Amino acid sequence: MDQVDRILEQWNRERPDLDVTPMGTFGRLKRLADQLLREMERVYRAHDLTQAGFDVLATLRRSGPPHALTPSALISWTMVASGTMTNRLDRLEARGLIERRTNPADGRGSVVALTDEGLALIDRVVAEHVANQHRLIAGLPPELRPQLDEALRAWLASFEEGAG
Amino acid sequence: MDQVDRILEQWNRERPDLDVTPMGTFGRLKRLADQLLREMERVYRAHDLTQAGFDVLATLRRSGPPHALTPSALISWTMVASGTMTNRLDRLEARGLIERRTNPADGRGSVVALTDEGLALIDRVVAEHVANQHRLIAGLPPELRPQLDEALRAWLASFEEGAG
DNA sequence: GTTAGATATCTTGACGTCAAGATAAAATCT
DNA sequence: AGATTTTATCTTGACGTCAAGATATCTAAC
Repeated sequence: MDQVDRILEQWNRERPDLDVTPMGTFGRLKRLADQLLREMERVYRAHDLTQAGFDVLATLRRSGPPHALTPSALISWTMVASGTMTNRLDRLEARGLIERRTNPADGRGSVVALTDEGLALIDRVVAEHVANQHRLIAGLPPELRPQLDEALRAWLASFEEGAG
Repeated sequence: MDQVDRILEQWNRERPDLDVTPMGTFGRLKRLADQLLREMERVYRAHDLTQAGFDVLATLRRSGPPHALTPSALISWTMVASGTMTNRLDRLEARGLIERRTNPADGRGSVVALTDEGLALIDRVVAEHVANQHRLIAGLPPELRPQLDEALRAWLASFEEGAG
């Protein structure tokens, strides 16, 4: 009997005409995602970063040398709107963590690259981030992890098909 | 091999010193939650509501007659900051969906109540919302649902204990 | 009853997000 | 080549969110 169960109880009392069974799954998924996000933000903030900035730096970092991608590629990996990416890049550029270079292959676009400072920062933060994720996943009993992964993968696939 | 698998592959190549196994779980959880939220927003928007407004109206509705709660109670159910709730209430009040009454039991606070219009609206939207959730959960094979619920419940509990 | 601390809510300021529209350059079609 | 369409990115405007601080009121201890 957790908070989500109490919510379902209320709906069953007030709107017995509705079958709110799925709401339990949605509610826990959202609350859990919120909690995890909030916990992960702590690490970002300890390095003066936000989730938004971390996402961009991490995407550039894991793309490998020369740690440079077009804004379009970043948009595609991070699944945000173009205006959102422009805003993220503006802030990171102002802090000297990335730089925008002209794209020799396409005059419309640019290429975003980690600076030395950006690379050093993200390498440090990612290590802490991963350690933090290990800490957080400790709350999920190991025997439940494969079944969670299986379900998440299957459900997510139903969207990536549809949208892909 | 989905998008999250590709991300893990990149990390393993670029930072083989890190064990990024948990990142798959986190990544899929976040992406799935984002997708579901985005799908649910469609229903809210069809009624000129946002997730934020829906949350408040739904919380009042399921609390049962007289459909009135203090801002503190709303904050507790929805888990947002006090300033966020003030903002939400301002907008809903401006639209005539809720009203703020003085709290006879506590001069510091107020009581937020659904108006007739707010009650009629949320009753309509919730029915559509629940139908939409049934549609969305169809992407998750029925035999995986119990194991997803079990894992979510266990993991979430590890936070509600800690924070509670 | 006064004072000191706890609470309930609002205000402020800085970010982050998106949708829709603007701009410039590439690609494609005649 | 010239016209048309598509694409890449940025701009704008409206929201939503939080943390930190301000106010007013309640509660508890004297």
